[in-house]
This record gives sequence, structure tokens and C-alpha cells, in this order.
Amino acid sequence: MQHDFARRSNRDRTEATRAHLIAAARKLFTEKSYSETGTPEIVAAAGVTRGALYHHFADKQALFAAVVEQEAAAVAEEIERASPPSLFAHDALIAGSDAYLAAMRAPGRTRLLLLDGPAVLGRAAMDAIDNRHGNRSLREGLVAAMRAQTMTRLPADALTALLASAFDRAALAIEAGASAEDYRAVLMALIDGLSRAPHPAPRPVRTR
Amino acid sequence: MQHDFARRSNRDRTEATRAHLIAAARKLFTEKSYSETGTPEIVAAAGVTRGALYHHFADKQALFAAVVEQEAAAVAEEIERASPPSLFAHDALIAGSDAYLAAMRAPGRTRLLLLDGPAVLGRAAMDAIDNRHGNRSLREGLVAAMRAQTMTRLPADALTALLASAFDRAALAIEAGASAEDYRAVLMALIDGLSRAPHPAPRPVRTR
DNA sequence: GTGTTGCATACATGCAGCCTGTATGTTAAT
DNA sequence: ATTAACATACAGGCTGCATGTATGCAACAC
Repeated sequence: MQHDFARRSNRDRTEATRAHLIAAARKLFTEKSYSETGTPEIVAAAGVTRGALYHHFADKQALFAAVVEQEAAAVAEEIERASPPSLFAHDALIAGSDAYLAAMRAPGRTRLLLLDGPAVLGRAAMDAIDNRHGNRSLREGLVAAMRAQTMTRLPADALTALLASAFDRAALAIEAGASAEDYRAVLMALIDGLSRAPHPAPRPVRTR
Repeated sequence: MQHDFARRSNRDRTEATRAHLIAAARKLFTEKSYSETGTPEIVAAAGVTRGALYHHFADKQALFAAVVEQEAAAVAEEIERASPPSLFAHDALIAGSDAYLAAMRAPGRTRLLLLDGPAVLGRAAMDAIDNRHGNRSLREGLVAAMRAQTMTRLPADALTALLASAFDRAALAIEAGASAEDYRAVLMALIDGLSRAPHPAPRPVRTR
């Protein structure tokens, strides 16, 4: 027997176990809620024991953070796929907005990323995750629009955070059954309200 | 002895005990977090036993809901005090915005109302509370501005929710140490972006 | 008016079940 | 042989409920 199937390298074992745990936790955290999901349930779904969990993660929160990170990355990837950099700034913003709202329709994502995430990890940690993933492209789009003079010049970080929060709230409302058209219309009106005529700059505008 | 001090009517006892429990819970929920605060700690601070708690409240969540409700009412009251109905719609919006941001500087309020509240009670229940208190005046202000033709006409519920979420996020960012001026500037820009010249309408503006 | 009787309210105490984190033991990789 | 990757057992704490007790309260008798 040259190679035994049960014989795996430690690196593979770690990788597989972590992946199983994250996948099982993701499923449960999106179906129920963080506090309603116990570690016994998670490890049962992952086919391991609680010993494995606490070997790979410091605590339940750390596992949750890993799930959130992965899910935020998935959302960001869906957005970037929908808004290629070839588009003009304004069009890319629109495309990205719709992609975000579509991505957040995945069951349980809003609770995971928008309710439990901030409450369990704190707004600061959640901001760090968002800035590594989703908000990054939003911020870049806004800065591009401001540089192209098609948008009122404003503090980029604050503008990004506030627009992102409006998108978040829209996703929550839509999942709760509100009119997607209404919320989309308001989001677009907010963006358009910050927009200005593209090239000619009709009259000198005060920069600050 | 006409009246015995130890002798209280049942109604008084109930009122006092509930008030003590809510006050103690409010203090702890604003200092720590919902999940980090145990019922033994709450009842100790309130000077009663867990039996009293579970006699007056269905569970820990119900007590939390009562605290949130009270705190939301307090915030709403601060706002209404700062934005009397005598002001013009736009000015009332600005005054109300500043009053909200000031009210949310009370220690722990952002976590209670903006992080734990939605996560523990759910966005739907939280919306119901907000609509009974703070959001009410915001919505009325927006509707007034739209009726006065000084603001783009948009679905009122969606607009209220999205602007409110932007205010919430601003309050969180400011508490986290971000520049209050930056966030205030962006909030004003968002509102101004939706505003239009009051009476003469200098040049025709595209409605949509 | 006063005393008594019966019931509901307002708790206090103790218990059962669950969950989290850790410490210890065991097997397999290196 | 040493270390990593687990499995198992344990300790502490917390929530919700069930049971017990004292007090308020209303009605009726006298």
C-alpha cells in the first residue's frame, strides 16, 4: 500500500477541518442567528468535535469572524464582477449598487453581515472587514467620480460610510418585503443629488 | 399611624419594581452589551431577585425591549425639543439632525439602539419602535419639504429609512472617533442634494 | 364600621438543562 | 521524539421555569 487514503498531511487536515467548520457555521448562522446557534450544533454539522473547533479558533466569535470575512468577500466579488472598471464612474456606481442589492438577497446574508456582524464583532472590526472588501470598490468609484468633477467634492471616508449604510438599510428593507423599486429610486436620487454636470462646469463651484 | 411606609399598593409596587429593573438594565446595557450582561447582575443592581424580573417580563429580551423603547423615546424627545414646528421645513431638518447627533453622544446609546437593538430584537421590531418615536418627526419633516416643493418627490417611507440609517451610521462613526465635521458635511450634502430652490425655480430642473 | 374569608398579585428560592471555554488524554504526522 | 490535531471530560455560569410564601384586595357577614 503505497498511499493510505486515511493518511493525509497535517496541512491538508487543517485546511479541510477549518473549511468544514466555516461551511457548517455559515449555513447555521445564516439560517438562525449567532446567539441561537450553539457550538455543539456547528461541530455536529461539520462532522468534528468541539475539540477541533477550539483547536483552530480561539472562540466562537473567531469562527464567526471567519464566516463574516468569507461572506463579505463573496459579496465583494459579485459586485466587482458586475461593475467592470471599463464603465464610466457614474454607470459603474449604478451597476455596483444593483449588484450589491442582488448579492444581499442570498438568504440570511443581511442578518449575518448587517445585524449580527456589527453587534458581535463591533462596528470597528466590521468596518475593517468592509474596507478590505465591499466598501473598497464603492470608495474608489466615489473618488473617481469626484475627481472627474461629476460629483460634489466631499470627505471620501464619510461619504463612503454613509452611502454604504444606506445601501445596507435598503437591503434589509427589501428582504423584509419592502418595495425594491422604492428603495432603488431613493438610492439613485441620493447619488444623483450629489452628481453634477460632467464636463463644462457651468459656473465656478466652491471646492470647500 | 395613618400610613405605613412599608405598606404600598400593588400598583405602586409593580411600577416601582419595573422602573428599578429598567433603570438598572439600562445602566448595564449601556455600559457593557446585551450578551455580556446577565440577569443576576441586573437584579442585583435593581435590588430585587430574578423572580421579580421574570414576574414582570417574559424574558431577558422583553426587559431589553422596554429599555430600548424608553431610550428611543428619550432621543425623540430631545430632537423634538430642538426642532420646534415653527421652523421652516429645511431648517427644521438641519436642527433635528444636529439634535439627533448630539443625543446619540450619550454613552452607550449607539450600541444599545444601533447595534444590540437590531440584532436582539430584529430589524422589524426595531423599525416599529423607531417609527413610534424618532423617525416620526424625520418623516414628517421630509413630507413637509416635499409638499412645499423644496425637495424631490420620493417614496416617503424609503427616504425616511435610508436617511435615518445614514444618521445612525454617522452617530456610530462619530462615537468611534471620526471627524464629526466630515460626517455632518456629508449628511448636509445628501439632504441638499435632494433639495431644490423654494419658490422661483431659477431654471427648469429635471424632475427625474 | 369591622372582622373574616377567599383569591389574585408580587415576589423569593431552588432546580434542570444548556452552553462556553479549558484542561487533559490520545493518535497521527514530521 | 516532538509536535500538531484532534477527542473527551470537566467546571462555571446563565436562562427559564416550577414551586412556595407573603401581601394586597375585594366582598360579604355581622
